[in-house]
Amino acid sequence: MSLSGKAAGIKDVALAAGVSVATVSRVLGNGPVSEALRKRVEDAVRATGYRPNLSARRLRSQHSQTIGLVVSDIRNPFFTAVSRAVEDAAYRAGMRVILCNSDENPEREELYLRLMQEERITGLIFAPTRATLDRLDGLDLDFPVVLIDRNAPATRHDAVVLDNPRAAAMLVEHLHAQGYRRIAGLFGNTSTTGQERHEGYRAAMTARGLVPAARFLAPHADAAEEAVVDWMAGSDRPEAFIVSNSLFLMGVVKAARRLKLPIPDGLAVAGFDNEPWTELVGPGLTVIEQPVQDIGQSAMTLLFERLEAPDRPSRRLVLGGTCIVRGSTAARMAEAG
Amino acid sequence: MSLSGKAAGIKDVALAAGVSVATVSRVLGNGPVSEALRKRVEDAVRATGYRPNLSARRLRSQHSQTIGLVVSDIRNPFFTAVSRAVEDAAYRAGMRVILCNSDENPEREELYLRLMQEERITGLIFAPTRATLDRLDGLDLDFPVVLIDRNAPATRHDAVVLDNPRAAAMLVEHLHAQGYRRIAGLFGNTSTTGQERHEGYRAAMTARGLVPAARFLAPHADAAEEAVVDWMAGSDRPEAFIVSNSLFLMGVVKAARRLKLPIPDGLAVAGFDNEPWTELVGPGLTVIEQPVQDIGQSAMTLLFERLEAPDRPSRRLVLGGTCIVRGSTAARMAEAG
DNA sequence: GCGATAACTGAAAACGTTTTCAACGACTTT
DNA sequence: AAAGTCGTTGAAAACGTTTTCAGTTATCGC
Repeated sequence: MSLSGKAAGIKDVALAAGVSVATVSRVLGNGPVSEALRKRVEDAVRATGYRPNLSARRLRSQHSQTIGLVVSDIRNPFFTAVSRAVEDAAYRAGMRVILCNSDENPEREELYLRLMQEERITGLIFAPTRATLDRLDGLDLDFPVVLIDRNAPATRHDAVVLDNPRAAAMLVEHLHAQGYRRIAGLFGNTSTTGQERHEGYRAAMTARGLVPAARFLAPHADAAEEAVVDWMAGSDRPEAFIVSNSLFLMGVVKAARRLKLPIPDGLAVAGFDNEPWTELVGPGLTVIEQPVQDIGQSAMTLLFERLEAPDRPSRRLVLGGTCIVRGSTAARMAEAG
Repeated sequence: MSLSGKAAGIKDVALAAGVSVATVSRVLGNGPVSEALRKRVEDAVRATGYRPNLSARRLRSQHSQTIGLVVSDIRNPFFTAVSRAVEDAAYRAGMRVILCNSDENPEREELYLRLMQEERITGLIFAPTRATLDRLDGLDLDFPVVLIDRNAPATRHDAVVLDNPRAAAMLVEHLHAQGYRRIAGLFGNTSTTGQERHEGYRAAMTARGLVPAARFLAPHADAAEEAVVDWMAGSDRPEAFIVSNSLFLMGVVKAARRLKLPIPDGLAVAGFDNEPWTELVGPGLTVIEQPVQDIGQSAMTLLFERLEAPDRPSRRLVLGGTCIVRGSTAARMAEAG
């Protein structure tokens, strides 16, 4: 197309169309332009192969058209799915996404928050660690924040989260109905999510006259595997485990295999996140399915609404999970003795 | 910190430090500044809570410090892992990443390529569809491109790919050694990856006097499941399947379950991508592990080297895969008859 | 027909930086 | 002591757009 050495700028287009740069800009941003000129300009744009410079546009217009997304690790399938939903919604709205992985590290979160300021992002979607969550209300950021997955009971920011206590309770309920009584729990120790799920678990257990027994672990499959092996070596062997995320789910399955305990007869298990493979391992794993798509989309919606009405009181969107029942929690066999 | 209504600009810092904006800029970009002034400026930066405006910086300096990453779908675990590696390397080098999901759709690829131009990205890491790959050499983009996962035999762009033919051959070899003879193949029909793996499969089969039997499918688990069910209903039932990606792996496992064929005795299977769950389903699935971390990092390295030496001839980095042997390809039992 | 209004257009300012350029003072060299 | 040289500094230009502001022309109401 262009034979000139340098890429065409808006000036070149203006020259080619015989109009002012202002008119070209108006055509591009659909301002008021006569049909005749609009046509001429559009032709000139094609002829020159002009591509607007987004940095310049952003600088002048003071609209970055960019939203930030900070999660702990994109490789966590939950965040993978949410990210995808967020990005789709963003691109659909003509915005770009800057994705950052914090690795559950508050220092990196701080670093990235600073980056977001420098990018002058329009808004942030954020799954913070507990440490940062505590500081968050104090920080004065010049963009709205929507929390996802994790949130504080009272924060000035909008949030969209799963109904974690309810979801954990559903698992307890289900296991109880299936005849399980000694139900142990493994929960993540870095996020509020783990806490909330534990709380739901604890409440549901005691409500049924069962005694809760929980451990809090770093979010790794290995940690869960070791915990289970260790636990099953003791005298208070649980009949079933409720676990807080899919990494722990893997850990439990590995432990069961190592201990040669069949699922569910030797050890029942239920957890969170309906990933495709949970259907395939063993007799299928019972899980709570999170509405990941919905979470991502809703986060964007909340963000846009907040941008339109900055002073409206903060909102908390609590979405329900679905309990997908599979073989890993099949009815408990009568026990001898 | 700042009590003023507006965020501090470089002017405010200059004013607070009693120096010119040029000096502030030099302190930030570590140009030549006396120690005394440098100190004054740094204090002023802290005092004002100054955050540079990256859009302005990019516009003036003509360095976007941004690299583009276009993959088919971030939810494909292979791309998830590669993305993470790319982003880590990028942030380490002080660059940002713009991630786009093409969904194997050439139109979206074109859209995103245009976007990349407008962002004036420094370079692109790209896993294109076959259609776009064909056009790619013709396009004149004003940034270097590093292809990942897929590539054309002869392209002017750098690339880092798995040794796909070899990897597929390894699977054939392994299955053959385990006593399997009727080995069918399922390959993706949208990428060159599928083609290359098929080629390796075909060659390895014929080299052993076996007859290859392959089908090409859209990259969905369902497609694979149907294909297997259909295939096993016919007269030429394979003893084993080699599949081109992890989605197909799921499809095969589901089909086996549906047909009540035990793995591996009723149906052996081996595939690509050593995802955590492949260890857990059935007797464990034999897979080729791709060096995902290495692929992402190498892509960035190739990109940087290209930026330093734009005229060096293009390079193709071919990485080897590792065959992880698991129960899904255990030695074939002697067959009656 | 004539002033008021509306619709369009262009010149120039603005966005917040980096970079160029010239100037300055303090040394060193001759 | 004059002439370079070096390291530091500030004024102003530049980056490529959008936006303001002030026209200009055409249209309308009377």
